[in-house]
Amino acid sequence: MRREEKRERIQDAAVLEIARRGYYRTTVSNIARRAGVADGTIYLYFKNKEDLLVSIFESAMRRFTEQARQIVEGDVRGAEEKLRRIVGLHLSLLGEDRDLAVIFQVEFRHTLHILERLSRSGIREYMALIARVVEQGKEEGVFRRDLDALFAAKVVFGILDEMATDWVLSRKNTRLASRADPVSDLLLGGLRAS
Amino acid sequence: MRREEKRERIQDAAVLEIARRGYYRTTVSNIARRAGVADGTIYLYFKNKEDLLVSIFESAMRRFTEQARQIVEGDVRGAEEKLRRIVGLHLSLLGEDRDLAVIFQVEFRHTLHILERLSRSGIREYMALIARVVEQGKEEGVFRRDLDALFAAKVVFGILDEMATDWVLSRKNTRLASRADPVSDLLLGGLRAS
DNA sequence: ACGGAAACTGAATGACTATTCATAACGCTA
DNA sequence: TAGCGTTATGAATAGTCATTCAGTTTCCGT
Repeated sequence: MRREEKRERIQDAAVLEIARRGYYRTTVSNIARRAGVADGTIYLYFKNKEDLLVSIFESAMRRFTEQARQIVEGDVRGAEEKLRRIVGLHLSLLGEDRDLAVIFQVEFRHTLHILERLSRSGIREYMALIARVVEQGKEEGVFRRDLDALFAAKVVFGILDEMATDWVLSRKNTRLASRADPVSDLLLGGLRAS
Repeated sequence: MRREEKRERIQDAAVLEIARRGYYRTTVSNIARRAGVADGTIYLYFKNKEDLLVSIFESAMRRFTEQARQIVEGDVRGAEEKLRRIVGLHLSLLGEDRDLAVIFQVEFRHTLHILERLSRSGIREYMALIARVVEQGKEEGVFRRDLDALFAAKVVFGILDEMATDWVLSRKNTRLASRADPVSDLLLGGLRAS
């Protein structure tokens, strides 16, 4: 309804401003102006500035996790294909919205304090989803049995994260999603010549 | 000399304070007090606060790169062993100094602006060193020929980076370096069962 | 022991901004 | 359309801190 809409307008404005100036250089007034509301209005929708940042993370993370869950629990073929889909999803979602990507890859990592808050909420769940795919792969016999699933999930995440950061920093016009296949191939096959 | 020593004292104090409070919550006074100098003295050694942060990065990165270069250019066996050594080095250096690790994994990523400044300086060189090992591996025939060396280097870096961040966030008393072998194994062999 | 240069000090300055709140506008119901 | 809760406004508040610089101390060559 109306209320939820305005909340989103403010979040969208914040994404835009923060992606351009960075969190600390973005004032609440900047965000308010961009959203077309008064400074005080922000505080009717969010407890404070940090809360607004965290809410952006949570909204985005919800979309991420929802779609990842569909892949994991959906009736797609085997674990290898599922993993490929997740890699594709991750890179597509970030690649489609550079501003959001900037916030994810840079602005969310401001402080140990914020990072801890975030990692306790959304990321853990996302990580667990990836780990389930790895687990499934082990059971199917397509992945190595000696893998620790959560460890492998962190590796997957780490690669995706670096690809995203690298893309955000390179001003070139490449599509982030185009790295999905190379990433999956390397991840599945490793560096060694066969 | 005297001058260089005091400069380092200030840097060390900054690492300590920033790791605990975060960059924006650390005041120049905090750093000065910890270093045992007056606020104004900081400005005799660094242009400003951001410059101090960047100088910490550069000093640390120089140590990193120097040691990595020794591995790459040294007379160690093949590419696979070199890669293992680099993985071990990266995780050891960060694992030995949690404060520095916090700064590397979190505080350096404040703004696109700072991150860009950093990635243009030290990281590119480090990345290139890893890429050289991959290239060497391809020539030796132990790594897949279809690899793009720089791409592979980014993947390696991404995994190491995630391991470090994860370790910084987990308050547990594990040793970061203990993940070196699992990382190398996964990196070299991939997820697939053979 | 002297004098000038170099290094250091820390209080004062000048900005900047998150958050609050008294006041105003809105929108719905009867 | 009068009345009343809800929502919005934006100027004022209350801090916070990086940075400067006039004055002091230390150092060192003679």
